[in-house]
Amino acid sequence: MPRRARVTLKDVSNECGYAINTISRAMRDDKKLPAATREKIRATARRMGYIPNSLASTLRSGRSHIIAVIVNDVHNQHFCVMLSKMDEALRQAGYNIMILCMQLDEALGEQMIHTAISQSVDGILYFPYHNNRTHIDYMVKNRMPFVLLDRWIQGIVADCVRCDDEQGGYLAGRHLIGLGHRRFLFLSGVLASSSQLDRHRGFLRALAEAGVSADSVRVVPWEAVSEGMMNEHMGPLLEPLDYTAILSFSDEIAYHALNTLRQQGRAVPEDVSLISFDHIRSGIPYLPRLTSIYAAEGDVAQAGVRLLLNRLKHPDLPTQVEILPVAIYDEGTTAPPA
Amino acid sequence: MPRRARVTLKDVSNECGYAINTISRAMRDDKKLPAATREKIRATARRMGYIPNSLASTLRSGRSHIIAVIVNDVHNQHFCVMLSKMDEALRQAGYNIMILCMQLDEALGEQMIHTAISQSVDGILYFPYHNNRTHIDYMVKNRMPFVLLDRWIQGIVADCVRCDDEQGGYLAGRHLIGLGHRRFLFLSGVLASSSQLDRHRGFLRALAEAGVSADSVRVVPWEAVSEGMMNEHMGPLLEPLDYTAILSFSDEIAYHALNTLRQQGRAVPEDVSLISFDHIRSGIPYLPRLTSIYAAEGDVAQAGVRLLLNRLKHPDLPTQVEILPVAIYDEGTTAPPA
DNA sequence: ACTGTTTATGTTATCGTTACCCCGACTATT
DNA sequence: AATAGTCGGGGTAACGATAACATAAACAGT
Repeated sequence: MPRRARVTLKDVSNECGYAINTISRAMRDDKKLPAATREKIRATARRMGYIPNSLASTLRSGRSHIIAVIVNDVHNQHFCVMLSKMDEALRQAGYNIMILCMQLDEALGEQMIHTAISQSVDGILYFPYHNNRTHIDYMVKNRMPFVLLDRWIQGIVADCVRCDDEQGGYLAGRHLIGLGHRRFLFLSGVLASSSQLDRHRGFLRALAEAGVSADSVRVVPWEAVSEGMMNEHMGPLLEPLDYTAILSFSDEIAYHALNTLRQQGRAVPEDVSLISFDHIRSGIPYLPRLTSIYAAEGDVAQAGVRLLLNRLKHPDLPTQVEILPVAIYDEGTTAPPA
Repeated sequence: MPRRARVTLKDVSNECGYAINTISRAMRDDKKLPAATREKIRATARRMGYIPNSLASTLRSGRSHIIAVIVNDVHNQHFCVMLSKMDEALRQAGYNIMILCMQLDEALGEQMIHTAISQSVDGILYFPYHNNRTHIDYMVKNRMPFVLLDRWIQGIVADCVRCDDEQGGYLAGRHLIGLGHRRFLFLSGVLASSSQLDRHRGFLRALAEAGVSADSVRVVPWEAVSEGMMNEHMGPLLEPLDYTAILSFSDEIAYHALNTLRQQGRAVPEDVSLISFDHIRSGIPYLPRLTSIYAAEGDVAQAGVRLLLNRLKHPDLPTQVEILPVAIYDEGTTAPPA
């Protein structure tokens, strides 16, 4: 058991007689070195248990081959799926992924960007949670390539991949209208986020097309929804019973509502229809599937990686924005009103 | 908008007239510098938007203040809870966390350790998934401090935190025996993992105490369980009906079983009792709670961090092993046999 | 006035790697 | 035979920070 510290290029150099420089090139598989020399050096390095020091490499070359993903909630199925896909896509392109989680705390968001820059990551995949320009400005100021995911930020022109939330809201609206519903309850998501606003707007567009006024939608604000979910106590939110269909911002919210409805003895979809967004598949088959709008997380993740890599290659490209289509998946939680 | 690259100590030095060294010490809040100078320098640095380069710092000082967590499945609720707790505990101690996911792929496991070393992390929190000495040896050979979590590896003497799986199995067994059950079905977890073996052993110990032989337990091997879960097709595994209670290795498996039982028209706990391990709380209230053995993830995570930090401070400490107590939580999925 | 100690800062040498430029020995061309 | 162009590889100086030592000034004590 050797007591020495980590093996370095210098050690390998001493061992096999080539200059450090040459060892380095062999490790990087530089084609200008003859294959025989390369293989000989690599064999020696392997035998000695050499592990390259990424930090030194990054410091010198200016490239870390690491992409940071800044996300606020790893618990969420939606993000887990995306993380997997991103990891896969990035690994294929020769990058490693670094997951930074900001735990719903606004101050920590800037902290995470700070960390990412400090670690010299090559780029950032950013899920904006707060509708906050500061974080974005911080990345711009530090010339850090980044792509916004899932949401856009008002007044910011930046590379962005998201799904067509407005169209999603529209599809949900048209679906319910088509079934004959005329009075709705909308359980809001995070306030002032673009997804929340767009979905709402699209929903109202579908209603307007059918001549149904915006007054027919009772909106439960996010604060109330959030508190209700925390305390498993959504009952009051679902009163009064002046609606026949519920539109929920996300499947997670919808499951809470579903539970409450069950406790109240109201059947879905017989007594009330329920439609939401995400179409998560939890892997737990006990959960009933929900009729909801599918956001194609995998595609969003993949497109995000593609745009970021593209940006890295061509820093002066004009702004890239990609909006992915959505579709409705009917799993039987909606029906014509009683 | 300055076109220049990142601000360095040198830039701050030029700006305010002190030597680079002095700037560095001001940034590290070295008390040997007069408070006035420190504050002046820090103000300038702040104004210039200076962000320290962790890589350079780590390269020179040999300390990264980063702990890697190597885990195989971020989707899993069990790990998500632990990750949160670890992040919190480490952040408090001045460390950052780096999450490395090995995606159930054995080869990638060594790759992840490689990456961690290459990034000069200060230590590793390792969830051994495969019963594989190689990975451990790799860390030892590279003198990387680490703590094993959740499981121990046969023949390895190393710092380790886990819950008392044997006792957990015993509690489950005693509970079912106490209700009057005598014939059991055991849905296995990953084969040859210490948790699987210990739980099984503990269960059999409870049976033996009551004079019930090991033959009364029909064991469904992990391969079959896993395949059944993939295809949502566990029906055949639960036949023939020669048992009155099911012991499941994890809640996740238990939910799959629960779903299958529901489809088969068998009621829990009236027709069959169900008990498992983990006691996950998914945050989705629609899911029924399961009677299961609680592993106190938060405590395991916290103890893991504590042991690792301790090891970093005292490299020559004897091996530390911590086994946390378990308890049974009755949520009503067990009852006396019909 | 001399020495010793403290205070406040500057100098130098790395950490491990890669970028850039260089050189000697061949081979190929004029 | 002289010139130019490969091939195979070496030498040196960074990247941005910190450790370890050095120094200049100020002050105290005898």
